[in-house]
Amino acid sequence: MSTTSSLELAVLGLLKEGAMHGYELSKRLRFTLGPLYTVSYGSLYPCLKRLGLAGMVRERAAEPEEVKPTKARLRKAAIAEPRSTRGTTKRARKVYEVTTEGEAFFFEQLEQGAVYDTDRFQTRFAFFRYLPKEMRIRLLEHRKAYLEEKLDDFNDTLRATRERMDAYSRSLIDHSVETTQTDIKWLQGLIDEERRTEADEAPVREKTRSRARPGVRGVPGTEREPRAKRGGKR
Amino acid sequence: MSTTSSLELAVLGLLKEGAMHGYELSKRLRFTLGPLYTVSYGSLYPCLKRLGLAGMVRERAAEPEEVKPTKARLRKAAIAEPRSTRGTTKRARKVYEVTTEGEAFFFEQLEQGAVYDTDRFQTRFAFFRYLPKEMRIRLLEHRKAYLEEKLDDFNDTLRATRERMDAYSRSLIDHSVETTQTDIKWLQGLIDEERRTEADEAPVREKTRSRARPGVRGVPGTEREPRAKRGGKR
DNA sequence: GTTAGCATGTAAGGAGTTACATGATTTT
DNA sequence: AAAATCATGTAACTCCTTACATGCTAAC
Repeated sequence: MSTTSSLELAVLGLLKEGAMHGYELSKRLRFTLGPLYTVSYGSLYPCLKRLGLAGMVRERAAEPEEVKPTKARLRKAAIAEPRSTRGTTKRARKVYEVTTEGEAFFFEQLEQGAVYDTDRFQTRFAFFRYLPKEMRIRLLEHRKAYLEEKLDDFNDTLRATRERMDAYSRSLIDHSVETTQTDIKWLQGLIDEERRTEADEAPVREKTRSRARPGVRGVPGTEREPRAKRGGKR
Repeated sequence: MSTTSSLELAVLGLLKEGAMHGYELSKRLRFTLGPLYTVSYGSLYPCLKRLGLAGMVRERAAEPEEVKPTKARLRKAAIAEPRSTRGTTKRARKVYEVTTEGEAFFFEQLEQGAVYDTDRFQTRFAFFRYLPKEMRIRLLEHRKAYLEEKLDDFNDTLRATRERMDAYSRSLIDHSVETTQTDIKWLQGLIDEERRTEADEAPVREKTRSRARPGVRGVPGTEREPRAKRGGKR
């Protein structure tokens, strides 16, 4: 397993937060990677299978308590009906969890900045909290430089051919240029924010420090920050 | 040949403007469909082959005058060196031109509004001048409605899960929302512009008032479109 | 005389999609 | 009892990519 698709990376990243089954995963994916992203099951299940074969995830039968506690299930539980016929169903729920190898692989892949591909960049970005600040800044700068280069290329051509272009084509390209500029501004804002909080953490004279670092939500113990080489290079 | 990829449509559309060879086509594609879109030759040549087999394009050997007039070629021509050994080269330049069937197919496909897929929509948009105004407006409105729906969906979820979300994930989604809003504004601007020029072109004076036939032509309203692909690279 | 750009292709494969097929559970 | 939603998968296909292979033409 030498390359990772965005989907594989995202699956590993989400599974790291806790075991879950495919259906749940597909819903979570929609809300981690952005509004217009959906995965079909015809894509997700084969992906889980692949990751399983590669030893990145482990699958097991869902324990009763891992079944989503809907209202009706809670009601049943209150009646204390014993779980009896469970386990012999033909098509049992499965939960997937990431293995040690899978986790190592996830970090490894996360660091390989895929800066020339929107999908891959965004997928990595969604898991930025697992990267040290220096790496985050590097990837952001790199992505920004790439977009700026693209923009330049295009403005050159636009200057040369603008007059001869069809109005709709021109509008399309103008809009793309605008979108790219917005992206660049977004990236610059993120870079500034990273540097600003860096300054907070290694203050020269500030008093209000020790702000929570962005995105480092309390994630429980099993997790190590990769290459936690002390963010303050100054 | 029942479906068209964006590439096939774009190739037919460009070839309609005049015969050209593959290499030229690949360059033009970059500047018709937007800054971040490129086609590899491994994609383009098989596409031309497919279109050829389907009778949509015809290929023939390039005439000397269709060879791009570079500076050196012009110099040679000035010296009046006769083209002699031409025509026996192993790998001759080919120029492709669209057939009557290809042109009919192009228009047919252009009208099938692909509103849920950014790629397909933009490709169609680049050739909007070939569609009647009413169709343009309909497609623009349809696309806009789709994006607005997506936006609503997402804002709902955002309200529900915003607090629990990772800061990077949130930033990603906020940015996507912003981008989508920009897209919607762009579309609205285009719609306004279409309507404005409509008023200019068709002042209320009499003429043929028989324009009361809604949806008589092949109405694309019932289209069942495939899932939107993730927008990488373009 | 070699590098850079023009020009045409093929083979293998990646990363998804749609359509289908099945079944369990919950809500109405 | 029916409908909705949860849940898991497979088969066939699409559309594109990378890497390779070839050769011509212009420019330095």
